[in-house]
Amino acid sequence: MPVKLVDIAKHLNISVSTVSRVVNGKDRVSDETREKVLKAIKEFNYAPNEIARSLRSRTSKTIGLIVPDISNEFFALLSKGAEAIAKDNGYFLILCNSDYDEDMEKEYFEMLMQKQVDGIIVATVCKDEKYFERILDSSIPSVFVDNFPQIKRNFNFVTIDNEKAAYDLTRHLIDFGYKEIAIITGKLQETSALERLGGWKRALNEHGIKVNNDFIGIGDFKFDSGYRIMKKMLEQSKKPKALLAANNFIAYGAIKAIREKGLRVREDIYIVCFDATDNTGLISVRIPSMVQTTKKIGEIALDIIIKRLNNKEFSSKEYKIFDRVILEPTFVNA
Amino acid sequence: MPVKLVDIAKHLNISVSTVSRVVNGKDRVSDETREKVLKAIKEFNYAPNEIARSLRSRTSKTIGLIVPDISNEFFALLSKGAEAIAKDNGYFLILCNSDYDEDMEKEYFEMLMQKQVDGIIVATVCKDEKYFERILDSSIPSVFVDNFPQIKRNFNFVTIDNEKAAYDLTRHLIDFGYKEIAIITGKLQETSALERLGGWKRALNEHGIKVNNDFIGIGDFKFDSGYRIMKKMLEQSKKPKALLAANNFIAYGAIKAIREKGLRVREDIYIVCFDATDNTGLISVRIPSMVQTTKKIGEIALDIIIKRLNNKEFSSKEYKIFDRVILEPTFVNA
DNA sequence: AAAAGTTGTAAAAACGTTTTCACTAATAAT
DNA sequence: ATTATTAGTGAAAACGTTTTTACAACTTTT
Repeated sequence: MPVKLVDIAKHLNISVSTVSRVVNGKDRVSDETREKVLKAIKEFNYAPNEIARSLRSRTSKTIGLIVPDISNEFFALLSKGAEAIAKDNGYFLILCNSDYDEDMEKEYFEMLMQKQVDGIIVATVCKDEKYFERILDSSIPSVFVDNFPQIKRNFNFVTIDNEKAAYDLTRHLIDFGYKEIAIITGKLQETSALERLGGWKRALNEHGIKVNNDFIGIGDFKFDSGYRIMKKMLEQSKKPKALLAANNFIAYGAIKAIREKGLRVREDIYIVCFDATDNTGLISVRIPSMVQTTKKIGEIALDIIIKRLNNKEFSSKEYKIFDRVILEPTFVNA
Repeated sequence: MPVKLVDIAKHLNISVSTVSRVVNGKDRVSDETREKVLKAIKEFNYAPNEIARSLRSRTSKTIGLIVPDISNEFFALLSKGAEAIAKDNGYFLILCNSDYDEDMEKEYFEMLMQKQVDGIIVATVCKDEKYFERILDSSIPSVFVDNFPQIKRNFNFVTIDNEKAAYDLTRHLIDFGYKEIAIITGKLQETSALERLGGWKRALNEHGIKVNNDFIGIGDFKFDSGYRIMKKMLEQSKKPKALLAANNFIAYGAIKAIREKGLRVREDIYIVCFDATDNTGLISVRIPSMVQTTKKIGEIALDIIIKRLNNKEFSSKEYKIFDRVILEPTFVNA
């Protein structure tokens, strides 16, 4: 039903190629013809069929984004940043929600490949080396965000230095004189979880504090895991006096457990965490936090894809192609 | 580079059509041939090019979703719901963030059409009748969510009964004995904002309370507008004693203004609002709220599209095609 | 004035599928 | 034993573009 090149061509008694050339505006066409065509295009309300274009040009102008949970503000902001840059460059973003499910993530990857996306950004929850190889061996540029594959290979990757950030947060606690410092982190196949654990350990080690395995909780970055694990820790004979929560939800869950036990959050258990941003202005308890410039992560990830697609040098010295971009988190002690 | 039908065909010395038939599994092929082909497909790791499929079949298996702000939890949940149903039905979701910008929204619509999306869900911020006509006259199914076009025509639309919900919230205030009840709502071209204003007005009218124009604030659903307008209201000679905030952000902003003036939220100004969900568990101030089943809205919207695409009857009696789906919000008084 | 280059255009091939059409070979119905 | 059906397959057209190739008509260079 929609009008196509050949309709315009027939109407003007010229060839399809000429109309195409006018539409694309790069090849040479006489002024006279061009004007005729432009007029007809307007008159007929012609708009190119992007599917046909994609087939012919072998580029879909589409980027795939796989995140575990779009309703998590972290990933929502990441998506927002990515989407904005995508749009700026004439690309669309296909949103895929893996729901923290490894198989679903892999399935999405394959489907996106079939869909001929031009690039892919993935916040992986997987640990499958074969799968990572498939991504990296694919013909399209890929960027890992938040978590990265634990394999010995080059890949693009945007996050913060989680190890250092966790180290700094733990130092914060140690400097306050705490020694009984627990950590609740996410599944260790997620590097963000693993590295935060590493930073915590290093801080303890460097300050002569023995690592107590009872103070290590492995959750899943969700509220319930924070609640459940903290509750258990508070029932141990040896209870922590401070906690490094690997993200905001874990912290909130832990707070619930703490309060249920009749303890006070700052006074009895001092909590620090990642990514606690209060956009209600109503949270009274102070939780020092390392917050990531999440939107920026999405922007940079998409920027890297575009640059790789264009094979251009990065204009900015901030980060390099085929490299890891490590952003600085902000320490917020509100 | 990727292997295609013709590669398989050549390798087996059979025709492309036969291979295609095996891939699609609907046409008849001899068991012998089928097995040969399936084996080759596996061996060569063949996966169909969806772009080519789309061109030929004139269906892109893609749905466009335009929202004002994906980082707003409301739209994030809506997207999540839509995405889940899309995936279940073999569709992808293209995410578009209009940033509350009318022109950008329109532009996105046109781009999505060029992209040959099979359907579109839009949380519009526009008031342009021409634009709405364009959407409705397009060949693809569309569903409006959150806001709907103010035109006399049939269209699909999923939300809550905003007028009634606002009425009920206002009643809640009136029942408490409040008479000086202000409202801060969004831009009135957004029907959610307009209808909430309407419900507020009706409640006042029906209870013999005169509508005071100084108690009507038109913001934009963002924190700052709530803050700014409440601040102004509190500097009026006649100050409100209660507030209906048209969404959570407005409420939070208003609370900031209230507290800055040294007033207490419940005692001095009683606030009710829409969509205040506390997933931190840390918000101590109680704000009675009408919360929408946002994820459900996304699911239903996408479901309607799929049903319209399949031209099937709705299996559920819950809602009808070519109709408005009005969901019940939940009154939360936590 | 011949050779070389430029400009503008049309025709056709290509992108990777699906589907229609046509045909053969086998089977079923008369 | 003829005719009608059905099963299985291949060739070719189609989806709507872009791009390559070719060529005619001018311009410029020598």
